[in-house]
Amino acid sequence: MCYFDTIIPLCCIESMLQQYPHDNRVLVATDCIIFGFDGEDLKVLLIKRNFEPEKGKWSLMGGFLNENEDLEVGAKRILHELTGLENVYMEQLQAFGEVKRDPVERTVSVSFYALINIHDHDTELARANNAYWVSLDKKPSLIFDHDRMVTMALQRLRYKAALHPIGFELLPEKFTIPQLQRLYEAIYSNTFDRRNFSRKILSTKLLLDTGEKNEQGATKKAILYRLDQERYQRQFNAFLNFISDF
Amino acid sequence: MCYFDTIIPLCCIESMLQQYPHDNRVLVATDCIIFGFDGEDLKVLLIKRNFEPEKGKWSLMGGFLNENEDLEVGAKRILHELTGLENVYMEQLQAFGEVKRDPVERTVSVSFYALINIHDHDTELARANNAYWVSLDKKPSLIFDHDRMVTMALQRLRYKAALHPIGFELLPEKFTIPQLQRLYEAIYSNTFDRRNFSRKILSTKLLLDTGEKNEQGATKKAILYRLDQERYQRQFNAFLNFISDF
DNA sequence: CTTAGAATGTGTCAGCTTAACACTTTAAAT
DNA sequence: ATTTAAAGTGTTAAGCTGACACATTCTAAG
Repeated sequence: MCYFDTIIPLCCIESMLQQYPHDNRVLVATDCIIFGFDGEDLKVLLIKRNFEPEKGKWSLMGGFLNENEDLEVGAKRILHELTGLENVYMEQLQAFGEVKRDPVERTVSVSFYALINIHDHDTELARANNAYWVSLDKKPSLIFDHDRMVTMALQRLRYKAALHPIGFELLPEKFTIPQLQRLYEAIYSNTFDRRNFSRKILSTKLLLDTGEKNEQGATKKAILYRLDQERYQRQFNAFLNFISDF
Repeated sequence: MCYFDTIIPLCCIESMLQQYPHDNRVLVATDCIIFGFDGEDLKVLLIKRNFEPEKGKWSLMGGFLNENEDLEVGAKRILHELTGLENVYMEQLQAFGEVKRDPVERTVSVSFYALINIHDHDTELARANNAYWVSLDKKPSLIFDHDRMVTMALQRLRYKAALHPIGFELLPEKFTIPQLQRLYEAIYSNTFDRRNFSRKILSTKLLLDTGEKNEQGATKKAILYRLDQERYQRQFNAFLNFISDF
């Protein structure tokens, strides 16, 4: 049977052509809000742009989505290009699609935030991309709607970290409770009572005493803990609530 | 000065042409997860498709994004087309962008969930679009990744409603505490103690006694309350925590 | 070598919130 | 009038939170 002998409804032709009749196709990009913690401040990895558009200004790390590339895959590719890291905690924030958000051409950006151990990333790659760790409270203003992305990512991180134990993603494998507290204080821009914090954390049974002690510091050495991975998986959906003081 | 007298760098030409050199442009669509509450169950508004692709199957209401249309605007347009409603509580869920999620052509869908008063919507429009309210626990399977969208929207609603007073968006202007409780029980697929629930809700001071009583029911009439709009705005970020029993 | 200072680990307790449960009130149906 | 079912209000023990005290460990200064 020959197709050309019969009348073919329009929709079938479309289907054969693998195309919808709608013609408003736009670029899709990914921007990554990469969080790190240096023991003092919560930081984001920002790019001092040495390329157009908006050369010379600060922005998030981003890039266009390739053909045959899932959103998550694209975001992880871009994260890998900048940090050399894989298997990182990453979650979609949301899509940003204002018509005029990118002055060059309409681009819908799907933003992801990532939590990494700041000491694990490839400093060569960062240097090559002109990337710098910047404390959230000293953050310069960024191009396009990237400021809003960072603000919303922090808000999302606050929600998430209040209910799920994702803070650990920002720490080295072995860490002390005071370190963990400084992290939470950085995330929530708040201070917590040292004793209550310790009690709350230990009550989750998520920490295992490694038997070792922190070597840094000129005072009493703190106990180094590590995550109980099994419990971590099991209890992921039942953690604490740090929003209370908030 | 004439532009054609000078050598123009490529990037400037691109800028003048308002185009990036990247060429992977894709369709962007919006799908809406529309929640409603009929006093018994939490429901979603679903389309029995009488059009291609996947004609005859169930799906969410969706549509392509137009030129010069913001994501939110597109989503509200689509919601309006189906329900006739404006000024509805709506929030972006996230973007869904798997390469093969739409078999016809690659399409990135940005999903939004909306909370509406089920009795406010235009039933003519719904009928015209072949739309039906379906209880979440009797939901048929949907096309593409729409099942996952509904699942994630419910999850997001649970998070949000635990911390913010958005449940009221699903109720009529005047409502009783038992109605509100049935709503929360539907959202969390859980039961709560009547007396504790009442106390908890009233302690927020978010409800105002209208002086009226519910006319339905063959037993004691419940007090009709309405939202204290001013307090609602003010306290939006400090509500309750219903996750505890969860 | 001793001691001051600073950070860590552990303990206490009052006040509040939560969870579980009992009783009273209201209105329709018999 | 009585029954029945749902709504409103009250009580109490247990647990958690927030505020605070004390003891321990380490370095560095005297």
